Amino acid sequence: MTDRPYHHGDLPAALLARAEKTLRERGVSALSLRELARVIGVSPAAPSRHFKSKQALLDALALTGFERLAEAIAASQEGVGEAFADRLDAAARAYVGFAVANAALLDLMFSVKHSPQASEALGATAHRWSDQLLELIGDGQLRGEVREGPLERIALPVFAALHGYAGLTVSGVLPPEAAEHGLDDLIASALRGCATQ
Amino acid sequence: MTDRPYHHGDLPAALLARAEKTLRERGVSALSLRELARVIGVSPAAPSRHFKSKQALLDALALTGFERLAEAIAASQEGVGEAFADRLDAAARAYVGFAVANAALLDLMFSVKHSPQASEALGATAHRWSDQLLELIGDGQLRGEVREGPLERIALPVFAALHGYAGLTVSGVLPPEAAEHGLDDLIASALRGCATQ
DNA sequence: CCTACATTGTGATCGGTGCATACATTGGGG
DNA sequence: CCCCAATGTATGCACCGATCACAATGTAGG
Repeated sequence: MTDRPYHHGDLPAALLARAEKTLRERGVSALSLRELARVIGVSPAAPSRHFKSKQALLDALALTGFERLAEAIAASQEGVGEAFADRLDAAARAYVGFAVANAALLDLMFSVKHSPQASEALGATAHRWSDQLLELIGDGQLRGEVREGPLERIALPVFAALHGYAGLTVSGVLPPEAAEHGLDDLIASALRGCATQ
Repeated sequence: MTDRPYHHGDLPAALLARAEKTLRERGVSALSLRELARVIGVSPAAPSRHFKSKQALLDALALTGFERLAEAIAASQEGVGEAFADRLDAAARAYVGFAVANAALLDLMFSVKHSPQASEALGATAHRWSDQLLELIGDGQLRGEVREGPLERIALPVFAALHGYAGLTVSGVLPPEAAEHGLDDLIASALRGCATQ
């Protein structure tokens, strides 16, 4: 009937790509393995060969999210000044920008319900990226622009503020007028929060 | 067969109570209208008389969450000193405490997908509570312990940090050792962020 | 009192979903 | 070259949310 070959070629990648698309367009609740299979043109049971469960698919999706986020933050540091304020500013805008552009995905990435093993892989990738922030703080300390103290303890409040702001923006809690100065104020506040003295 | 009366008496309340229980114990994904009806001892279609859709039930649940959160924060201000630092400290711990104790509910409260009309009611209740934070900041300004400026613009970074820390804690991103000083550091950082000059 | 009516709960049904199992096809390594 | 592991198929199960017509109940007006 169909000229489609029996083997798809790269079903896992097709699943992830398609899933990311519908996730972006219609949210996680509208994501269905069956529909995915239908759209790709494969039997309803085929996806289970590559993702043991729907949650496994979501976990994999979250993983790609962390990777892309890490890339976005790394890219934000290209061609920006060495001053801590500039670097933090760039990273913050990269993070919030990613969050706004991938709202549903971000939800998934920081969702509570990951399978234990997936949490492990997620944790590793998440570290690969949070290390960027730690390094940024560390540089700031070396330049004498950031207060002394354990890296993680200085970075946590900064990261929490970023993460919270992203979450608030995405969930539409912030009134539109807040968007104007919101991020500027946040970055300024974070800078004061970890300034030396 | 059953001696249960035809009319339940207060099905909406029973639904909300039961839903909150399973939400807490097994997460939002395990919440099913049919199971709710089954457990309460009512027909599968009965809930639809009171909640037009599952999302409507979730919206109502989120609303009760905002109310309880407002109460928790208000209660935290009882019998605490007048110093801004003390008041903010109490409110912050109340917020994070609520978040940890009601992780899934908090997710729901700040979820993206609320029906437009529900968003309206949610927004109103959310304001009733964010006003508490604004008032707290305002008092701090009057006491000369908080920098000058528009209330909302000063409060936003503080609230973002709180919200982000709560989210990180709940989603298990924070390593256990971070929980020890994490909140203390966060509050201290927020205080520096909005301190006068 | 009693009757019309609105409210609330029932039962059945429909399309959809995730998952498991048994089977078919394929392609690459012994 | 052939066998086997990997991949996709077909089918079935249990469950879900939503909707409909219908039954039971409370209530307000005569």
